[in-house]
Amino acid sequence: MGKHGAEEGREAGTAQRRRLDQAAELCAKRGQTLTPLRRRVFEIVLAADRPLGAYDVMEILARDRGRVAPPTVYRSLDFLVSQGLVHKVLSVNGFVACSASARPHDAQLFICGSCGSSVEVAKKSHAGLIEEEAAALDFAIESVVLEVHGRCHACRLATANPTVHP
Amino acid sequence: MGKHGAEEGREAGTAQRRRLDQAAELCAKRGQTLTPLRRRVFEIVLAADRPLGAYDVMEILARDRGRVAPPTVYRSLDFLVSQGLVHKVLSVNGFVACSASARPHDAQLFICGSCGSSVEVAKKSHAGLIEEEAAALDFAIESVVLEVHGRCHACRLATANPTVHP
DNA sequence: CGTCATGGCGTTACTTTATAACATGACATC
DNA sequence: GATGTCATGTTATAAAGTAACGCCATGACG
Ligand SMILES: [Zn+2]
Ligand SMILES: [Zn+2]
Ligand SMILES: [Zn+2]
Ligand SMILES: [Zn+2]
Repeated sequence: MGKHGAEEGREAGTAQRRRLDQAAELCAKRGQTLTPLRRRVFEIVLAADRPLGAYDVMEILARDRGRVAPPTVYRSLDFLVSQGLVHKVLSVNGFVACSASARPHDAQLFICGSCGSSVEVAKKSHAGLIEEEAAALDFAIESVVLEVHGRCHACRLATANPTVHP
Repeated sequence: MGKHGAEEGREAGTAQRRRLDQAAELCAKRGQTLTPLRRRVFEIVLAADRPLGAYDVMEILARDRGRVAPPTVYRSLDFLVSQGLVHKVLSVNGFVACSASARPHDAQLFICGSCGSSVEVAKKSHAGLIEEEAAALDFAIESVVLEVHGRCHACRLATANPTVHP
């Protein structure tokens, strides 16, 4: 993925530290462990303001721990996804922290093609409609990928202002 | 992608030939050309009973034309997608023929994890809901990815039969 | 205590998917 | 016949993801 802006903060704020602790607790409740590596990967994803590619995470990890191989980071990311802490964003081959963090669910994401930011909204209404359609097909739903692409509010405002330099 | 079953029929039936001719006409109307290569690629995708990977298409193409390089097939597939004749299926890295073939649109696909088949349904109702949510975020939608995973009718019936390939 | 199963991680090597960059050919237009 | 364009060929490489094996810490069990 692309270069970084202010996205990958080395030190998490208090809010994020609490998120991490909550996550650890959540995993523990399920008999799973948020190991130091997994915790650090989650921290990295949390600190980003947009979906990060697995190789981005690798690169950031490398600053702490030296070279890390792809399987290491993929395993951690997959774990976090399995715990519902992180969502995989297919349309950008990336991973983004779940903004709800309740329990595992399919995310609905609005992804900006300009700045790359993504916003998760609680999926509600159309879930019902999709289920209806599935029922009509006698199709047993296991998961739903719903990713909306376009331009976010901030980027639309920026476009109106021609004062941005290339 | 996986190995093939009865999916990649060398000779198209009459129905498919008509689809191809319609497609050619459609492209022409837009000042675009369905060249022999593009036509053949479309034919291959049409003949498949499930999404094909670009490299699957390459392999099938190779039977006719000898070795074909990735850019060749990706370009043709991208063209077909741009014409709305084919949909890209992100969640399986594949390409499937549009079953409506009207004009370009975002597809809603039901994809079976057992047999790999995919069914396209006309997206209607929830489009409105997504638009509402987008409006609330002041987000300008450009495209929507909606892929539902699960088990299709046929595979659910076959559940007793362990003869379905994993 | 030993030993055995387990889970998490490291490492190597590899596969699959996709694109950049540049060259060629065909055909239109001036 | 030069110039532009579009589609395709070609080479090389990037980007994303996985298989397979082995190590070590932990904890159960005799
Ligand atoms: Zn979420
Ligand atoms: Zn934006
Ligand atoms: Zn369609
Ligand atoms: Zn099926």
